[in-house]
Amino acid sequence: MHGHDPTPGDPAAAFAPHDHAACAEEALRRAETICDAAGARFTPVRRRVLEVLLEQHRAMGAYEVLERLAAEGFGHQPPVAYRALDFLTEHGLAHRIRRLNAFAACAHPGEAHAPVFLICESCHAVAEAPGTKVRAALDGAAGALGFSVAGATLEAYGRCPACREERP
Amino acid sequence: MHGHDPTPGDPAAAFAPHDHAACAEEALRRAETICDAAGARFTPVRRRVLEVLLEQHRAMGAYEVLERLAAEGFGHQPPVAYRALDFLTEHGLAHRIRRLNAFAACAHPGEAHAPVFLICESCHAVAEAPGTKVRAALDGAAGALGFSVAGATLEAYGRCPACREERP
DNA sequence: CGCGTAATGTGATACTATTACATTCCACGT
DNA sequence: ACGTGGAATGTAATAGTATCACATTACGCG
Repeated sequence: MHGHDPTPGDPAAAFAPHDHAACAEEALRRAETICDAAGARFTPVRRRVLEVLLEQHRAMGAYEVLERLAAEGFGHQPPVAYRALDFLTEHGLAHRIRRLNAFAACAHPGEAHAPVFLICESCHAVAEAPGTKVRAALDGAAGALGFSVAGATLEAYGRCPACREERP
Repeated sequence: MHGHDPTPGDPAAAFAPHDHAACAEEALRRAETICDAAGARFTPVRRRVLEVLLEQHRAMGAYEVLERLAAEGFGHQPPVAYRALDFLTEHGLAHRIRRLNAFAACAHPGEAHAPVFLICESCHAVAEAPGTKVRAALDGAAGALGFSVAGATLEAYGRCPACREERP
């Protein structure tokens, strides 16, 4: 294994210790509100997928999510997971982490944000950092070439504070 | 098809018309120098893969590259392509574009650079923009959370100048 | 020339994602 | 209440991406 053992909700607690149960509940409540406002249905599969993602501050592969769903009586085929994950992603409730071919619950659903993702190579935690400045710099660099940015993938990999302390 | 037909080396010429043959030759010459300096062997497969990537300013999937290799008498199995692509990537001669699960020749091999990739959704050209400022902003955002950045994936998708002009 | 390591080739397999189509569910108007 | 239409779910099949394990060949070097 890695440096330390991730208890549920741990993986470096996305870099800051916090009441994880509360953090997850809060996210679920917001999800309801957001879907409501968008006239979208927060169905059992969708909710369950978000709950599963919220259990830990790390990214999960679609098939990992699917296993959980299957074990709980939902469908067993990939589209079941992918559809729910797509829904969550489209509504800003989860993010796709391209570097990992995986998905993570959004840490700040509802709040407009241009997140950059910080992926710890050691404990595999994934955190969202405010990316406004990064995005501005990106728009600048692109604009200089006459390129108009519609969206971006901004992901950093490295070591989170907890893992740096452990083996500096 | 798309807005315009990509002639070899075209895809928006990575956003600026230029003598593509010269651009590719230059890159190959630099590759030799770089491998030499690193004590790495620029073998026939590796060279050929780089040549293929250099033909166009866009990203190619590993299997697309593999087809070319196979047709020319190299091996027919995926590792043949992946190994060469990994080699080129490790030596800074090519880049992996995660959003496309594909690879593109490096536009500025040798020059230390923190590239951000600009991916045109319309003509599929891929250009490298100078990412020093983006990277600085990223380091700042990460540092504020105590995260040390080892590397980053910085990719923007949108529309390149040529495609914007065509259908504004 | 012979040794050891790196590079290549091959087959099998794992992992990620999508297409196509059947069925069920639910909001809505009547 | 009832039927209807679109959304959501379920399933099967398949496409696309990537890696592992192992045999063989090529090459630098003593």
